[in-house]
Amino acid sequence: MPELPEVQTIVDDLSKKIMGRKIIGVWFDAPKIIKKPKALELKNQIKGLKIVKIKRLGKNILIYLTDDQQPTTNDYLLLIHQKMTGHLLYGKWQIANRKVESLVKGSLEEKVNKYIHIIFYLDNGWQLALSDLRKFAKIVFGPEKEVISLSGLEKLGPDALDKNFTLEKFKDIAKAQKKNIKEVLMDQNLIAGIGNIYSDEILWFAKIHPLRRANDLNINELKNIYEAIKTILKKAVKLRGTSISDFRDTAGKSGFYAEQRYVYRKEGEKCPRGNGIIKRIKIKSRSAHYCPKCQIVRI
DNA sequence: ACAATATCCTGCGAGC
DNA sequence: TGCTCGCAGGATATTG
Repeated sequence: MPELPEVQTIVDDLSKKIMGRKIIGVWFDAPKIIKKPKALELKNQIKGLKIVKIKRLGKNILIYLTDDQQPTTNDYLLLIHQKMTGHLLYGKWQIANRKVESLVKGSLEEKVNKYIHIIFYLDNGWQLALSDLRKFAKIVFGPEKEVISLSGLEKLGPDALDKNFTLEKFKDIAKAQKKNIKEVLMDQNLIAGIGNIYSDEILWFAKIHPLRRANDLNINELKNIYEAIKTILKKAVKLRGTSISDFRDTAGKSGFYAEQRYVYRKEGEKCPRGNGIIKRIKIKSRSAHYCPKCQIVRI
């Protein structure tokens, strides 16, 4: 499940690989992934547009496009959210007997090919593909403002690695929430970019129990969490993300954070600080991992 | 107003 | 061994 570091890895890759390229065609076999407009309309409307900017907002990938022929029109925006199992891949494929076959030997695991559902054909002969086992991924395309309002981007909280997300801002957010800190960290409309993996890692690093109520945390604890957010996320970006589930970069390669992770999916293993045994509990129907010795509940 | 629950989808692990 | 069944999981919609 791609979170901020994984999405950042994709955006960095794409910036190097597809910036300035024109989209010359689209293939798809799972129209439901395209939420707006209809898949066929997107196919017609996006053809000929040039990629001019690529950025990340929370877990969303934003690809800005312009029409060289009509420079007066507003910018277009292609929003991609990978959700659980979405992969954005840069490569070359062909469709044969309704199957997607890779044309670049050894570049990708064969098994990824059968989950490719959308391909954007670029003017340099390469392709940008979206593969998604569970088909939860989301694509929205249109004039920039339309896409922003349609996809609820303006409702997002501050991006976890944005400079505007200050300690003061984090304190304000936490103090206004009576739900537990794990849920607060994962709520995209409060803070954007953190999901299940990194919320566990952050709270372990800050020595805070995931079930602590956000508005019960004292200034010092909030400061520790805030610093853990920045530290952990920056480290994970540097390591190109976590591939413990199935994240891959645009070349199909794994990230390296998983080897250095502290608690996520380590139930029963020894805490890296050497005291407790990592425990797994359910919080809002998803698994939370923590060390009962380092992360004590205090009420 | 807010919180709990259902929804989407498919591979995988548990259980028999 | 081979089959069925139920579950995970991010964000959104729907229900309580």
